[in-house]
Formats: sequence, C-alpha cells, structure tokens
Amino acid sequence: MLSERRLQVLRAIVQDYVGTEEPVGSKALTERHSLGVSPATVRNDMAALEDEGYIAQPHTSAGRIPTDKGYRLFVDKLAGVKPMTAPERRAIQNFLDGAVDLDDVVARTVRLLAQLTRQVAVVQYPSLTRSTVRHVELLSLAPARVMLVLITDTGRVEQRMVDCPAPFGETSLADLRARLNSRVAGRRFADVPQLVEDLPDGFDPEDRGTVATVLSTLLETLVEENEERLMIGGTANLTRFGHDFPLTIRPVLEALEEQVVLLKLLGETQDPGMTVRIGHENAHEGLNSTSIVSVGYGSGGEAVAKLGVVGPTRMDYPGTMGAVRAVARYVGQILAES
Amino acid sequence: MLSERRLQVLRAIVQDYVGTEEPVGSKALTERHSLGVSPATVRNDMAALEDEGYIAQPHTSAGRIPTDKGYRLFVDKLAGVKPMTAPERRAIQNFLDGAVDLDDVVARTVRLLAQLTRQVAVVQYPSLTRSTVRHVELLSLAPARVMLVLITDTGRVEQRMVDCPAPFGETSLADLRARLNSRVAGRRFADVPQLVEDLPDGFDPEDRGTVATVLSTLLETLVEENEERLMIGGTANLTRFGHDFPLTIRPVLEALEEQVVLLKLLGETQDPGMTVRIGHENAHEGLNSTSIVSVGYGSGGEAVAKLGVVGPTRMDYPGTMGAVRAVARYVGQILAES
DNA sequence: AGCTGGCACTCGAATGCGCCGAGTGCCAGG
DNA sequence: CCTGGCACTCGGCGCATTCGAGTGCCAGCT
Repeated sequence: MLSERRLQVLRAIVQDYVGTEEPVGSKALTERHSLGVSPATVRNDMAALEDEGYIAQPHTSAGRIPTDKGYRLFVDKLAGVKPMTAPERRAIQNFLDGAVDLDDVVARTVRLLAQLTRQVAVVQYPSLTRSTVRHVELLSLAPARVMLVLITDTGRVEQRMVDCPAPFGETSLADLRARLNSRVAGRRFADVPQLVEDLPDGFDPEDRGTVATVLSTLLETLVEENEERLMIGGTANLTRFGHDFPLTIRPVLEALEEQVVLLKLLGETQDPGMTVRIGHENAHEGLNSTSIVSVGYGSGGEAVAKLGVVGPTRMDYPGTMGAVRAVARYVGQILAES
Repeated sequence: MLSERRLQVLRAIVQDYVGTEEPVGSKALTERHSLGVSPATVRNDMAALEDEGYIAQPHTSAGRIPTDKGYRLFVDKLAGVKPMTAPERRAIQNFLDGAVDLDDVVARTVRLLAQLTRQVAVVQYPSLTRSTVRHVELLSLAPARVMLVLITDTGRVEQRMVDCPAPFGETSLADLRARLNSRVAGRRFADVPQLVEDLPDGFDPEDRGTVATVLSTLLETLVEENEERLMIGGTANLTRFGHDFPLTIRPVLEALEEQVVLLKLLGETQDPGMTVRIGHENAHEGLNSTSIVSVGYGSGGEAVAKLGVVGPTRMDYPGTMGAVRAVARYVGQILAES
C-alpha cells in the first residue's frame, strides 16, 4: 500500500500534467504544491510510484506522466466530483429549456456538453426498449401501405413504412389501432412482444396477414441494434488533444463515426451511475488513448439512455464528471416535464 | 485569352498537383505529359499563367500550385465530370437499397458518399417547404395536449407537441384532422399557410383557440430555419488533408458543426444542378481552403434538398463531381419509390 | 529510518551551419 | 516563337554543438 504522501504526490502529478500537458519533474512539483518535503524526497517517491506502474517517463531524463493505472487510482481514490457552480447550473438550465422536441433536446445537450467540457460529447437517444409506450399510431397512406408511428413517454418518435400483403380497410385499421393501443399504451416497450403475441387471433382471416406484418415491423423496430441512435458533437475539440495529430486524431474520428462501437462501449455497463473508462480499458483500439466518462439519464428514477464525453486520458476528471452528472440531471428533468 | 497550350499546361499542373500534393515544376511537367514543347517554353507559359493569377509559387524557387482562380478555370473549362464505372454504380445501388426509413436513407447516403470520395460528406434532409404533404396526424395525448405529426411524400416525419389553451375533445380533434387533411394533403408545404388561413372559422368558438394554436405550431414547424437539418459523415477523412493540422482541420470541423453555416452555403444557390464552390468563394472563413461540391436531389424532377462533399481545394474534381452526381440520382430514385 | 543537499550523468530540444538540388528567370541563337 | 544554356535562389536535410531540465545515487544530518 502506498503511503499517504505518495498518494499526494500522485495527485499532484496528475493535476499538474492535466494542467500543463507536459511531463512534470520533482522540482516543479515541490514548487507548485506544498508537500513539505524536498525534491529529493519526491524523487524517491516518484521512483516508487514508477515501480508500481502508476507513472512513467516518456524519455529517460524528462519528467513523469501518469499511466492509465495512475489515472485509475486518481479517479477512484484521489479525486472527487467537482460540482457545478450556481451560474453554470443556471446556464445549463437556460440552454436546455426551450427545446421544442426530443431531437432538439438531444442536439442541445450535445452542444452544451461539448462546450462545458471542451471535449467530444456523445448523447444516446432514449432507448425504446427501456421506455414506455405513449401511443402507437397507424396511418393508411395507400390501400396496401400503412405507416407505423411509435411515440414514447420521453418524446421519441419512430416511424416505419409497412407494405401490407393485402389491402387493409379504414375500419380494420381503426380496429387494429384501438386494440393495439389498449394493450400496449402505458406499458414498457420491452413487454410489447408478449402483449401483442395473440393479437392477430381476433381479426378476420383475410386481415390476419396484414396484422401480422404490421406487428412484425413493430417488433423489428424494437430490436436493440436498430433502435439505438446517438448524436455526437464537439469534434473540433479533438484538435486540442496533442500535436502529433494524424496518429492521435484519426482513429478517434473513425471510432466516433462507427456508432456501433460507441453504443457498445456505452452499453457495456448497465450501471446507471457514472462510469469512467480510461485509456486501454476501452475495448476499441482507436480509443486507447482516450477516456470516456458516461452516466445514465432518464425521465424518472430509471435510466433510459446514456450520455457522456470522450476526451484524452489526460483530462480534468473532476470537472468533466461534474459537468456530465449535472447535464444528465437536467436532461432528465426536461424529459420528465414533456 | 489564354492560348490552347497554356490551358493544357494549367490542366497538367492541376492534375499533377492533385495527384502528388507537391508543387509542380516545368521539367516534371514535360516528363509526365506529352506537351510537345521543352521545359523552357513551359516556364514561359507558367510565368504567363502566374501573371494572370491562375497559379502561384509557395516560395521563390519551388514549383507552382494552382490558385483558387486556377481551379475555377479548370472546373469550368478544362475538366469534365468523370462518370462512375458500372461496378461503382452497382455498389451505390446495393448500398442504398434496403434502407428502412428516411433517416436510414440519409445515413447510408452520407456513409456512401464519404467512402466514395474519401472526403467529408454532407446530406441535407429533404426540405419540408419544398415537399408535398402526404398526411397530417393529430394525436390526443392528454385532454389539453396534442401531438402534431407531419409526413411528407419523401418519407420525412416531423412531430411537435402542442399545449392547448383548452381541453379538446376526441370528436373535435377528428374533425380538425379530417378538415386539415382534406385541405392540405397532396399540396406543397409551401402553400400550407394560405390553405389553412381561414380554417378556425368553421369551428365552435370554444375550440377556435386550440385550433389556432395547433395551426400556428404547424406553421412554426415550416419556418425555414427550423425545418432544415443535415447529416455529416467522413470527418475522419479530414486527417488526409495536409500535415499542418491544427490550423487546417480545426476551423473546418468547427464550420461543420455549425450546421447553420453549411445550410446557408448549400442554400446559396437555388440552382438544382451541380455547384462547385472553391476556396475563398465560400463565404465562411473556416472553409477558405476547402471546396464544396453540391447538387440538388429529389424524388421527382424537382430538387427537395442538396447533398455534397467538403474537401480540400486540392481535390479530384472530375471524380468527386461524378460521385456526387451519381449518388444524388440514386437517392432520388430511392425516395421516389418509397 | 527517513529526509536532504550535492553531484555526475543522460538525453531530447533547440540552434547554427553548410550542402544539395529542384526550380526559376533571362538571354542569345535557331 | 521555341529552345538550350546558364547563373541564381532558397527551402530542406543532415550533422554537430550546446543547453538545461530532470534523474539516480550517495553520504550526511535529524
């Protein structure tokens, strides 16, 4: 176990390095932090920390920088979550109020988060399967063509075109609409499959094919991989990462475009609380030198999706975590109101 | 007026520079192109082209590179549009078929265009105002809360929540829905404002307030600046731009995030044909060293939106223009089918 | 036992210098 | 009007040198 002072040295190294982006040496450390000991002592501590794998030297004879393991310890034991100041909280609220629909809420959230953290922001749309059904609408666009519209309690709207095997009358459609809604309205999407299982049975044989088609389209829309979407913003902040660009920035941009990858990373933990994945803890290779701070958000107590930021491992963790947490809370409020 | 040979020299310079990304000199030119004259002659021509402002030297005693004016001449007079090969056309079609809804069409188009051109792709969602109304749906979610859903012939769906000043019964709602649709279905969105102007007159006084609220929300949704959206992809290709990254890439990423800026640029010309804006021709400063190739697309003969790519001024114009045109055509087909 | 000052050493970054060569402009001759 | 020849320019590259922040280790002090 590391002594108290060594932990403080590690904390100081992380803080300085995050601030200056340059390897930090023993002398600079004692000058900028009142550790109460001389540089020589700090050097010994640093050597110990290096042995344990918490810090490393980029070159022989340069200062130390924290390793992923060092950041991990910092986040787990040494850093708190920096709460937002009152003006910041007001700004968040102002910025999010006045969104006209869910798309707008998500878009504003992304912009806000990117601005607050000066990093890349990622916001997942409220999951369908974890939301409840507000309404299912069926519209007849042509005799054998129906549009299916799903509306969730979080305001998300999803639509699909359905080509019916046979013409489907207005009255049958109204019938289906009514029965469907009476079964699923207010229920969780995840339960929909069972709820509609025997629905075709109540219809005329000639209509059953169409009903089945509509239902299967409905279920398809709920399949996990189709229903998850996300919005990304603040990519311009990537240019602040480092100066060795092509190598650093390229794979990150690529990973961000592969939304599937991000969704998987966000979904890896079901824990709705704050998650921090540091450097190589991210399965995806392109994100090996980035950290992801994410947290669940939702309209009620329950998390319906995640949001977070992607930044360099060398980031201001307390500040970022504070911003992410605060934004998630306000978004939850907004969703609950609508 | 420039002589025929000088134009050929310019063309050769553009082609070589686009290929190698390095300033091209007189000797290299005569070697790689059969111009039939000696380097010395080419030098004279180059001096003339430089006087006219078509090319420039980055430093004294380095080769020449085309200026924006040079690219302009190249695009207008010297370059054709390179048609897609048959396999490429098939690939486009395969990639776009199988999209399940409009979001999917747009998402696939962006990915496709980014891949084909290896540049940043931008696709504007079909404009509401330039589309026609397929259906307007009203859903009662609570006694005094209505959801308004607009569906266009291109498959775009837009929804808004409406808080009514007074409770609004199911029958009144059905009435409004029917009257509204009989007036606007099949008409162009742009004409909707006049078409619904006197609609509240036919309702009970107690309902008029609500009807007016619903209509004003409908009209709000059609306001130009609210209704335009776009999707961007392929930003990872920016890393291929040059090697002086922060300065080049940063403002471009910023401009891309400011969707308003891009929408303005795309909308600057109403011409549905292909538009190429080169370097400083783009009003936005961050895009001064990029070119934008865009073209209108639409389900019928009419263009409902634009799509295009953003790349370095030093891009393969014929190839890019070919890809953009081809993709626009296929997207138009897909939209017409749905 | 732990902390400190001193000291020799390392090595990357910055600086300066000289060479090389691609590319140019100009000119006289075909 | 084209061409070959020629003197000139100047950015890039390789190399040597210097500079200094930072280190590890050790002997001595508390």
